Amino acid sequence: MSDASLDGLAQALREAGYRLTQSRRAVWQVLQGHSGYLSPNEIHERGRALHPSLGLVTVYRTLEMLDELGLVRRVHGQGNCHGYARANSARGHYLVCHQCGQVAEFPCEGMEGIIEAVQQRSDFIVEEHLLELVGLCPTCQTNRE
Amino acid sequence: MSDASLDGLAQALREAGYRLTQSRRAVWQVLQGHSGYLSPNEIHERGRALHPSLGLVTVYRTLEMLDELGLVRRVHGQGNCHGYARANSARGHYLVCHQCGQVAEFPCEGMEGIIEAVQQRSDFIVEEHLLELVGLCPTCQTNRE
DNA sequence: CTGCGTGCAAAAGCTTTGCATTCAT
DNA sequence: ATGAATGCAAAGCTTTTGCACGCAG
Repeated sequence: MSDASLDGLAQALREAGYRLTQSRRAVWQVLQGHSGYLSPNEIHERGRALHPSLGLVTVYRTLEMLDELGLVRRVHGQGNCHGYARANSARGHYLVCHQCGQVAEFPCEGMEGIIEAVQQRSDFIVEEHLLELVGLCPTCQTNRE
Repeated sequence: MSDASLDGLAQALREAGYRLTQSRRAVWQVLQGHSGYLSPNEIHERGRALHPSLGLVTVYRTLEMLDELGLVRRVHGQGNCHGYARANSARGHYLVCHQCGQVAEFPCEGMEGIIEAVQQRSDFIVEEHLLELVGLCPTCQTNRE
């Protein structure tokens, strides 16, 4: 099922001159198989199911590398920082459910206009942006009492 | 100079049932006198200039409290998380200079439309949003070679 | 006076570093 | 075969907790 995405990982690593190891494969698969963001610790725990000797240190190093390559994205929850989620097509735009932690990315439309306007007024040069919408996902809307 | 803002602090604390202490005053003034975001550690160091016996623990506790009251805002830098900046009129909209760390808030316009559209398509209920534009402030544009 | 708020010390987490060994190429 | 990558142990930070004392109201 995730064979296609694994191929993608393999290729991206090769192009960047990195090796495809069991550890990196495990970290990758954990994030592929989860639609929310996970802390390094959670990734470690889940990764051990796939590759029992996986060390937490390697998780940190792998996440840093995958982030550099843009294959994974750092997400800032309101309480606990430092979560990671897989990166999709959209960049820097997340919907975060504050109940279950699920993260969805969505394509940005209309951001260009806002950024343009802000640049005009502030004289800042804007290079990147992060838009995080926090709320309740459909499932959690149903399951709450 | 910052007497007006100090009055504001005093009033906000009183209304919430908190006491106005030397420590809280110091943390507050540090953030008032700085247009960027500072880590708890930096706030501690600067605060000691105003109130030498200020402890780091108290800085943490005070920041948490001020954040609850909405008098201060948590900002997520790309590298180091957990910076704090004073809160202005705008909420959740920052311009961050990645060179000098300066943070400016700006009023949001056009966000409502984007949020509306995303809610429609995703069935999420959006309760809060965080928009961070990262770039270069006017000063750093000039001073770079 | 009263008890909220403080500072210290220490504990608890989280993240990084050093190094010998393992494994992908 | 060869050196990049790993895992372990330990160091380094950041953040939280417990407690007796001090200060705001």
